[in-house]
Amino acid sequence: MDNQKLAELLFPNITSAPEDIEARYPRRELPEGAKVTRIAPSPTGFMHLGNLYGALVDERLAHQSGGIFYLRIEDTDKKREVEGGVKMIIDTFHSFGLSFDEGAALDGETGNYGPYRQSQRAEIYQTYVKSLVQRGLAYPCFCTESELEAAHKEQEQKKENFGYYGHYAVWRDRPIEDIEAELGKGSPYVVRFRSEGKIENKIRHEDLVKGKMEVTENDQDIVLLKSDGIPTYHFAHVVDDHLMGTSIVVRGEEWLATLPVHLQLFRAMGWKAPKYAHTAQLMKLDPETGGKRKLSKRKDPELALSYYYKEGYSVPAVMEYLMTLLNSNFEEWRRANPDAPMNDFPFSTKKMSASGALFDIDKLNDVSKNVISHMIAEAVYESIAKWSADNDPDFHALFTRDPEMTKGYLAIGRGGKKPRKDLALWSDAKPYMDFMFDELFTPDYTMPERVSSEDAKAILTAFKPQFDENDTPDSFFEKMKAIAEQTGFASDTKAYKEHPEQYKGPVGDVSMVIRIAIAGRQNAPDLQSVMKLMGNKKVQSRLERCIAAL
RNA sequence: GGCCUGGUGGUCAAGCGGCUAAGACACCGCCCUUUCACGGCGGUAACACGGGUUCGAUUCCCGUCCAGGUCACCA
Repeated sequence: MDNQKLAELLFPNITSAPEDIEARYPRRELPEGAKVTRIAPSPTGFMHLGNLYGALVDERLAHQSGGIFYLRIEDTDKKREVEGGVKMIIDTFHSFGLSFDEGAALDGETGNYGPYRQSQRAEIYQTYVKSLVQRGLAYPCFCTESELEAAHKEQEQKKENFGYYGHYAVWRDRPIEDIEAELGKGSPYVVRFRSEGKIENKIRHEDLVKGKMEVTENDQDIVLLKSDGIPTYHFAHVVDDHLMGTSIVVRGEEWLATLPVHLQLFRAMGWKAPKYAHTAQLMKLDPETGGKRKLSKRKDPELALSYYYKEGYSVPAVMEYLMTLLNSNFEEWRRANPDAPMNDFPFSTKKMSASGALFDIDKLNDVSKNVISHMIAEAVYESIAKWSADNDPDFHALFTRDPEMTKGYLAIGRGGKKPRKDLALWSDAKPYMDFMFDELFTPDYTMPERVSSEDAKAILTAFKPQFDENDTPDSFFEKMKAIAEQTGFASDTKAYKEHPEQYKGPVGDVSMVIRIAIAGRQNAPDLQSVMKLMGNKKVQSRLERCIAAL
């Protein structure tokens, strides 16, 4: 009928045709099997764990196959956009070690499939919508918010499905005169898709994560173009991922419900739909109810990516943890390949859970301890220095005052087959080594039960002149045994266990007294190593201080 | 309410017609050990429920229940 006329009426300024646009987006020349993936966040100023979770899937899929991983900005909702949002997105992914091959960048963008900001693609979307109008597959709708609300209420009352369909689609078949009249008045309008779908029909779909499934056809005349001429997510997704050659769309399972709309749109446009991987929602255990629930922005600080840096989690720890959530066989692989880079792991969507992923901070901490235990002291030093500079300036000053000493301390028990695992967070460094700094040294001179003050004093006084920076842990312990003999303790722990009544205690009590004097507490890494780092002068003064306090 | 997805120990999870139903975290115990950390050994603990199909169901089908998602001019 007058589709042609209607199209001109709605889009007088659009002179390009779909073919012109297609010509600007040639097919990608990529090796066989290479995947093209993308992340498409909105610049709302809030980056959450789910963003990173999905991005890791995208990145692995692309780079593991020699494909392309790009960044597109979904800035179609001006109300939610914040200033600096794009920079924040780019900075955040960069800080987690994820790099884009093309897409939006700090200054403009890179790649031949742009623009990569949806707000700059209005003409493209409108060209396609215009052609849809010409084909009778789209039409303007002048319904006001309150009219739509009224329809919703009516549907609620009659227990009908919600939405714009059937006789509720009041502008679907209006005569062109009505449309011209509204246009003449300057009434705002949206452009809707004319759906031919029926809810009785099912569509088969094979999802990369969920596997085979059946969904119901969409019968809603969904909005293609909002009244400001900017497309909705649904339409932008279809147009962009077609033009930009995305081969796999990774997104949260909350999108599953609108999948029929997307499939329908791809078909109407005559395009091949990409493959989809709908990832399970990130959940957590609610400490109040004990049940599972979605991570919430308001209640759960750990949802925000900024949380991890502030708390002192290392980047590789967070990434490794996400990978353990993502692929059930990752942990097994990691145990077999403790030192291999994470990216050597053969990631597969087949191993992704369809049932959900529960965020477990204990598990994260465990992964983190393992990751840090495999790092060399130098790297740990650098990381803590950087973190503390931003988050704990006072500690940073002490930590970096004598780098050799600090690194020496971090090196204790590091590097062997059974490395110490004391640190899960960079912020653990302070309680782990605070006693090394006089400024933070707040000793608790409570002695073990078996050791009296007199004994403690005798042990310390005996040890004081014998201390030698150059002792080894073994030769130091020989001295402990000798002192044990002198003071009535057993130099041999087995002997003590056999005849506890003959001794005041085992040799361990003797070295514990020294440890308490030096570290001001009952646990610390290897004592002789610690004392060697402190140096004779400091050791002597600590011994004196403790003797005086007893 | 409609539509969709999921339901294996406290948690993450292998297994997908026949097994004493892996493994990891957490927890408990023991061992190692001059403390701690590490490491070693062991332990508690699970197939949501009810019907089918089958010689046999955790695995397949149906129903129930439970959980989550979604039904915007937000993504």
